[in-house]
Amino acid sequence: MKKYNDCDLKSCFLCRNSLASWLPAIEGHKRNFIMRKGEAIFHEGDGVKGIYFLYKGTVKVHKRWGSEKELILSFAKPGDIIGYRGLGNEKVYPVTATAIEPVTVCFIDLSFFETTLEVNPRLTLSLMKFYANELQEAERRMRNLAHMEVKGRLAETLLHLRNRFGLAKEGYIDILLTRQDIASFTGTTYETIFRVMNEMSEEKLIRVQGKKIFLLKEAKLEKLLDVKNLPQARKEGPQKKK
Amino acid sequence: MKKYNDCDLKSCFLCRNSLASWLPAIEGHKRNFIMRKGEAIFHEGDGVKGIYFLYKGTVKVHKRWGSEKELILSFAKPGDIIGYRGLGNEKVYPVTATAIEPVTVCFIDLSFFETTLEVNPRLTLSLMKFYANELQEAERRMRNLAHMEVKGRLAETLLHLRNRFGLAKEGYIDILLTRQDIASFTGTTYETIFRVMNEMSEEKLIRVQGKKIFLLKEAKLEKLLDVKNLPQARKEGPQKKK
DNA sequence: GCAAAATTATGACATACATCATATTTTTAG
DNA sequence: CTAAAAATATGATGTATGTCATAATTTTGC
Repeated sequence: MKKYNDCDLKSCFLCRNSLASWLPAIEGHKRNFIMRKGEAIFHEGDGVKGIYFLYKGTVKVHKRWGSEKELILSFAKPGDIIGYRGLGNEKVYPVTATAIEPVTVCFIDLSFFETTLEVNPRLTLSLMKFYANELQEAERRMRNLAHMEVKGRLAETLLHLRNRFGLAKEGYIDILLTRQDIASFTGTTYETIFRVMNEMSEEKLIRVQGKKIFLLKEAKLEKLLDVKNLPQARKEGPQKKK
Repeated sequence: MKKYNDCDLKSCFLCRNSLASWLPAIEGHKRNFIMRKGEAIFHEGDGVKGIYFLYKGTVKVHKRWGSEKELILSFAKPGDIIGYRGLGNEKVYPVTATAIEPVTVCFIDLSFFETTLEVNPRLTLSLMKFYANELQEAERRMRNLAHMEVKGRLAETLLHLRNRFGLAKEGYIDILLTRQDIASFTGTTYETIFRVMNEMSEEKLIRVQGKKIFLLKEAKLEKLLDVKNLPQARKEGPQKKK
């Protein structure tokens, strides 16, 4: 972890939501670091020392079960806050944050961050609403994991990534992930993602060129999120279940 | 929804975390209601009018996909806040809250609640930490849905319910749920829960008497949460994966 | 620039779980 | 108290997806 200093005090979640008069205090406390691809910013189980803001690069936030099974909870991009999942009662990170390309992060130690919250009630409220949104999203994904099949979840993953990372000039989703990472984010295995992506390619819903993914028929992808698609509607009778 | 008034201004999340001097204001704004078993306090998709506190009874908070598939996110008991999932950016409930036994709830309208947050920074902070904990829990359950099999998830469900609702004098978990609700909370179907509960009964891990569930071997149930249990450990070699 | 490591590709096979059907028992409402 | 509705019980059957094995290709580190 090498020190580096180039945060602009403008783009991160913290600076965007703090009083202008507080920015100098942040300036005085922040510490910037750069990390290489594959390095972890913190690990699941580590004590929480502070909070991070991503300045450059991409980070995956993930959680393990045993040594093999992994679930990726989110991909962070510049400006995003990282480590907020550790701010609950138990001051231990429930997730690992790993750089998936070279990153620059800004670190704020916990006690200064807590002071910042006290001084900026608006920040606390913003953060509260931010959590509320995250919770909503997490619980929607929970429902999808419980009830949707992989194809629908993959469609959701692709649309989500496209919304969050936009399109590169060439037209592909502007984040390059391994199939394994796509699988871990979707909550399935590499092999299944491989097969379902092939299926979508054959149906011309997407086009895949190495790690570049193009969405060809977004409307059809969105339909995959709907309740199916019933193999055959069976219960035709007028018995309405309330 | 019949009006009824017997909240004590002491036990709910709001009263516990507000300044004593603010309680009279709450007193003046709260409205209590009673509802029958099966009635919904609000529905997924409804606009958020305010927030509720459960005074008496039990409520399930759930989310649907289509008309059949349901996932229960939590069971609320007296003192719990309900409806906080609707406080994100979009003012629409992402869940339904349904009484599973007769309940008394206390309603606080949104604008007064927002004022309360402004006046009680400590409440805002408490609520923020509360969300942080909820998010952590939701994401742990997400991982479990993605990677654990039903038996492990059911073990977790039972231990969770026992921690949250305690034991009745007779020794059973002090909440009486239908198998369908247990299934919806665990993220599976009635039939599967039925079978896995039988299996656990045969193994003497639990004892079931109608809706009363006794945990006989908690240590063994906890072990079911660990990474398996590998059918056979295969890769014996010293190849360590980093 | 090359060896090692990671990623992608793909078929064969196993299985946990959902689905469907139907009967019985329990609970609820009028 | 009784009819209707809900919950429980249980077998038969299908399938989506995980697991395993192995090879080819791409990327990475020195």
